[in-house]
Parts: sequence; structure tokens; C-alpha cells
Amino acid sequence: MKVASFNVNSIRSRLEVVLGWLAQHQPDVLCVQETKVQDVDFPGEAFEGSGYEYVFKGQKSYNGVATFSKSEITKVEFGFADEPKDEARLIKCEIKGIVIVNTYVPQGYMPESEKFEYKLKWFKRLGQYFKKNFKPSDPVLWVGDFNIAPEARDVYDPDGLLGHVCFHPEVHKALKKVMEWGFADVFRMHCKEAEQYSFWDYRMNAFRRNLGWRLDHIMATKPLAKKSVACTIDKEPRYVEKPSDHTPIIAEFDW
DNA sequence: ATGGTCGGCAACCGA
Repeated sequence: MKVASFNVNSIRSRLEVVLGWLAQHQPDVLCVQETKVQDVDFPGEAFEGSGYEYVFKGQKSYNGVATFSKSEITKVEFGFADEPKDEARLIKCEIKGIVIVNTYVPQGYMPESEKFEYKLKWFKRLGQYFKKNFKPSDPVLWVGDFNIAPEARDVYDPDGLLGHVCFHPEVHKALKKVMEWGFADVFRMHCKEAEQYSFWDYRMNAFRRNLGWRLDHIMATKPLAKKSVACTIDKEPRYVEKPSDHTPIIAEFDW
């Protein structure tokens, strides 16, 4: 079972990239973020005949998530149970007996802003969500764009970037709290190297200079993590005609 | 030098 995550920065402008990537890599599941399209305009017809079914929730201009799967998608829920539900940032479903939570975590803007407070609260709510609905012994995957680089080796300039909303002590604490419930970082189980980035700012020629961040993650509860056999970040979609600022992460499980 | 680019959408906001 192969599971991938990809922040596409508009599914409509990235259609050919996504379709090509699915055809080439044949993941069982692909979770995408930042679809940037309201549901009535979701380009579902483009995926007919691709071999994937899909669920999605979006809004105009911003956010939006979608989950694609080769096999049946069941028990679909959007957003949190309480307000604000943030439906365009969270899709939960079950595929082949695995719970898959696809998230687009709020970016947070600036450390002093209300948006940053909202980001911290979002992690807290997500922690409660896992605690309330599942057990650490269940096969649960938490994947997506977390807008967090967890460690110094996950950013191009750990000293200079410390305090950025995606590399901030409070955010690190918030992530750690959710992880402690029972998640393992599948990518770090298989790769200990630095400079394994999944995001480069469109500005600053960041990709050419490799000024990157590891913001996209695949976290698994321990029983599932034990069955992971590989996890890689695929930089090939950075070389296509219309690259996203993110690139996909893909994990394989003996499941 | 201390900016820069995208995407959506229709002026700027968000990343």
C-alpha cells in the first residue's frame, strides 16, 4: 500500500502534473492540499478513467483538500466536529481498513498575529480529535501540509528562521503534543539526512538555491509505522512545466 | 543591499 501527499497549489492549474504523477507512481492513496476550488468547480471529470475515486472539500480561492484512492473510500468526514469546522482543511476517511486524516494546517502568517494563535489552537483541536475518535493502537495515518518543519535539519537556515511561524518553539511544542499521542514520523524512520525538503518559496529562486523546508509529512500510529518499508520525497514534479512550490512525499506500507 | 513569484480572481490576499 502506497500513500502520498502533495500540496498542489491549485488543482486546476496543476491538473496535468497530478494526473501524470498518479499514472507514473500509481499510489494507492494520494492526499492533496490547497486545491483552491469550490466544490461545484472541482475538476472531477478529469479523473474519470484514471482508476481513482476521490472525495474533496473546498472553498473559493483558498485552502481545499482532496483524497484520491484506487480502492473504496468509506466513512468520510470533513473538518472538526465543533466550530470552526474548517472543512476545507481536513478530510478523514477509511481506505483498506486504515484511517486517513488529510490536513492542510493553517500557515499562521506572523508569530504576533491572531492567525498564529489560530494555528496553535488548530493543533490542540487536532490532538483532541485523535484522542476522542481513535486509539494509538488503531491503524491511523495523519498526512498533509502541516506548515511545520519539525527539526533544525528540516530547514535551510535553522538559526535565521527560528521564530518563523513554520519553525517556532510554540509550534514545535504543539506538534510534539499531537505526536506523543501515538504517531511516528514515517519519513524520518527511513531517512536521517538533512536537506530533505518538500517546499521552496516561489520567491528568492529558492528551489535553484535549495532554500527549502520539510513541511509535508506522513505520520503513522506505531502498529502501522512498523509496517512501513520506504518513504521518499519525490523532487521530479519540481522539474515539470508548471511546478508547485511543494513536491510530493510518498510512503509504502506492507499492508 | 533587505527584493524577488505564484494562483485566484478581478484589487489585493495568501503562501
